[in-house]
Amino acid sequence: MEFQKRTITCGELRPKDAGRTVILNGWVNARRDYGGVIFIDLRDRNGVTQCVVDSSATPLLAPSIKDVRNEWVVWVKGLVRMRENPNPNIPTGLIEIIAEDIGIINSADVTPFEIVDDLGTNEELRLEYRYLDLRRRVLQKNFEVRNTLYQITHQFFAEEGFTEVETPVLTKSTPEGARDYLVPSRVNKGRFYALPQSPQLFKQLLMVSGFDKYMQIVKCFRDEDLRADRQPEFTQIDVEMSFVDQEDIIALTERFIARVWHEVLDVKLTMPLRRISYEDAMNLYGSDKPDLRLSGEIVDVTASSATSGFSVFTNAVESGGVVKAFVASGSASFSRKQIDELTEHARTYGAKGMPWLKYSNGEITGSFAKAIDQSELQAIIKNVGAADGDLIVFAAGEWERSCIVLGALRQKIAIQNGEFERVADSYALCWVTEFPLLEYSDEEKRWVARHHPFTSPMSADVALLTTDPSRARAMAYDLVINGYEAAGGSIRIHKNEVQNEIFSLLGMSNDEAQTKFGFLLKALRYGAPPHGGIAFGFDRLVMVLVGTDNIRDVVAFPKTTSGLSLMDGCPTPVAQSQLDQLGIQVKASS
RNA sequence: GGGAUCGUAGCUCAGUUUGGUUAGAGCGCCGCCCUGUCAAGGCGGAGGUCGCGGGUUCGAGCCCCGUCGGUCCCGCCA
Repeated sequence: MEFQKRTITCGELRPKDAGRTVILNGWVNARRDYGGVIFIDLRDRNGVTQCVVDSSATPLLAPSIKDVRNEWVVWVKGLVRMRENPNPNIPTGLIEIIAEDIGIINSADVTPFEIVDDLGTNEELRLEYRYLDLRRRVLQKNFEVRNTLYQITHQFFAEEGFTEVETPVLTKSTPEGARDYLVPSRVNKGRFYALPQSPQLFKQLLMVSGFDKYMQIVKCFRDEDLRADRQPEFTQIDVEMSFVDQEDIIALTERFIARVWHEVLDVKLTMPLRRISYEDAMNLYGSDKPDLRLSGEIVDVTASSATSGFSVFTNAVESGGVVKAFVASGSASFSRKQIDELTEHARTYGAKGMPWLKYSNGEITGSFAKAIDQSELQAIIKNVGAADGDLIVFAAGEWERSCIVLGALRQKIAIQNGEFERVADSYALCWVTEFPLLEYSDEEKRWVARHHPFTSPMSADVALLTTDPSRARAMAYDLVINGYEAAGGSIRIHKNEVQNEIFSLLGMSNDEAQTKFGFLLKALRYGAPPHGGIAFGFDRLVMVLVGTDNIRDVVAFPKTTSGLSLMDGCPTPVAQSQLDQLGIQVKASS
């Protein structure tokens, strides 16, 4: 029997519709069979409507749907009427459809897991049957938010006078930055395209072209190891403007984010956002993307530790390092086991150990309490600003490493204290600015760009490039939301000479720079305007907006942490003939 | 590249500490009963290469080695 097209969806009917005859199309969400009466809950993405088969009214209908089970696709034609027993839990709960006719559109095998919101099933199975996983309301809601964000983004940037321009997906491989995904060229054997890590150079070239205000919602690809918030392909809102400085980009971003939060969450954010320098962020929170929802700041006790009598501290100070502490307010009640977990956590971040003290009932105990005098312990407690009932954890050694260790501990302590549950529906946004322009790579034995090699140094620090490059700061800024790097950008170098100077600082010869980035250097000689921009991590924005900590909840068809797609099984081997066409020979794996 | 953790019925898990009869439970599934439920209920039933391979042993879900896969993290992610 041909299916009867729906006249309304499964989420719309209300008491005012009583008396109407309607047709619904949808999936069987539940079947409750009482023999004489059968309830079928019919579901589509809009909601669930209860349909009733009453054998006294329609004696032939029940046998015709005898085999119908969950997830079968059916159409139901019938009269809308008020329910005898309303269900206050669903929007359509006051009405039901008394079925006059039902047709089976398609049967369904028993699904490998139930289509319910609070699913306990492991992700392996969910990813294999991703199309079933995506039937679940909790996931569908995420994609509705994602869609809303697409619309707001296009609207906002259009209103601000931006032009969306598409940039190539088959691009030139560049050595700086992340590993590239490569695409072999058939016509030019032995040569490769790279999928873009971002459209960085293209958007700069568009500025040279005079596009002035460019934006694009665009896929980017980075062949690096994955995390809970990282997929090999991800989406950015890519933005670039000419004749602007950092303040213009920050102001634009704040207008955009305020609008998104207002329209998606009905939350009014206070602008302008707090700004924290990279150095302060590291010193206070031990992270360049601090979660400002969490309590507590790191304190520096290097000066007072020099004479503490505790060799771990004094040695650190003598070798030019620092001693830092984090006071976990009210956490003196932590068990030995919890402290061991913290120590283990510190070790994974490169700490050799984790000195700690407890200040409880006027007494000071801890890992090195017996190693030094009581008076010195008292002095330490005073220096870190601890109160009775607090746990104090320490890190001593190289500055950045010590900061990172305590930042990690701050976060771990918050987890152990259940603090994340308390801050679940709140938002803490800030800018992190004044990043170092360069950092020294021990692996490559040279300076590498911390952001990317096209980032302009702060004008005050240009002189440092020749004297002390490590101290030169970049005109770069990251938007941090709840501990996620939600956006990052910079003012770019628009002068050929400066760009050449940076390349040479990065250990690149003139020839090398020409080979790799000659097209950019050439473009900068044809009247490049001052320009800068920002790129938002679209997936991460959606994550924060829907309140998930897993990027796979906001990407329709994600990869696993090893980069596999469990549904279609890619990546897969390819036919020898395909390889032959490309002139590629695959090495036997060792 | 490294660390942690998980893999037992369609699903979620127990059983592994201390190797020993026929590997259990809940949900789901199948059958029957039932006219007001909404995760319906009652009765009955089927369903397992304990991820895979090898080893130790009289005997392995359990011990050992390897391997595959999931998750989280460090490194990495300009």
